[in-house]
Amino acid sequence: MLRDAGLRVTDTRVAAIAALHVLPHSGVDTILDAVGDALPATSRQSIHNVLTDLVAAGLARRIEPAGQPGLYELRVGDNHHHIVCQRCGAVADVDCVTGHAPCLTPSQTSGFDLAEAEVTFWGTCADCSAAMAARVDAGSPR
Amino acid sequence: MLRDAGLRVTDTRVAAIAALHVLPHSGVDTILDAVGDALPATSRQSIHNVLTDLVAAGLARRIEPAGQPGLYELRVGDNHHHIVCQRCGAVADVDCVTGHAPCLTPSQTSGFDLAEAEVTFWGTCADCSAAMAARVDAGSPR
DNA sequence: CGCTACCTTTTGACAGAGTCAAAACAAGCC
DNA sequence: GGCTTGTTTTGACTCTGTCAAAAGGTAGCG
Repeated sequence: MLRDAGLRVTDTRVAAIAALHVLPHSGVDTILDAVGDALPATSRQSIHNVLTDLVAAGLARRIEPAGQPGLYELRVGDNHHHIVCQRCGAVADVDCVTGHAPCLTPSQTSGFDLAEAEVTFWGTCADCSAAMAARVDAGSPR
Repeated sequence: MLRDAGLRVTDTRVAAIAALHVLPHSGVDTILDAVGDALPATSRQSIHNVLTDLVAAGLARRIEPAGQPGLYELRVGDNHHHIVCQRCGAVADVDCVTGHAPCLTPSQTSGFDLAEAEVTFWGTCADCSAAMAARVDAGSPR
């Protein structure tokens, strides 16, 4: 898979891909922790390098919800979208209705040459909804 | 306008709003420069405070396209979207087709309580398209 | 008009995330 | 096995934004 993309097969890259497979929508630090279990000498910079290379090779995708560090995922090429929890930052995938980019066309483009539409849904995840409901039940709302 | 929102009317705030009116989709530094023309003693932190207050009061909105610092605009309440140039970062408004949030509904919510859909279009602005075309014409593509 | 209370602005230190560059190292080819 | 070139490490640095406390100004009241 790495070889097909013209990248050398190294421990760091294999470990990073494995980590991303188990933990999609992870940031650099999360991947670093996961990779560190097997390769404790790995530096944060290496993770940055690996992830940047994967994105450049089209093997990974980087998303950057407002107010959060960059997150990476291996699911590429299907132009899907994301729903992000406004409270805890949890991210889940949302399938694209049309399946190909751009899945949406703006009413006017202001002279822009359109490439892609990125949709981010914002809401509250199940855990946070439950936590908020519990607080209201306990008598200390807001 | 500030008074209506329960905020005190100060030079800094008036100048910041005026700057935002002339330069929509501006970041903190751009506003600071503009405000600095009339009020040279203004600090970057003050601009942060003012803009944060405006957003909290519902007078401004903050957007944060991936890879760019936060940008602010006065156009609020109509749930419109943005198209961003992938090359130079220029931002233009795009009217929302439905006019109210969420303008889109995901096919599945993964247990999330949906609040809003944010759409960002990515493309190339007219200036950058022209610049790229000119470079191709000159014989040095990419 | 002047005083007081509270909201704003300033100042300065700090944290998070990411970039840049050069040296040390290892994968893949001959 | 040795060489070439791509990777990883190390460490300094930039950019953006946050936190906290002191100084300053606005607005309401007498």
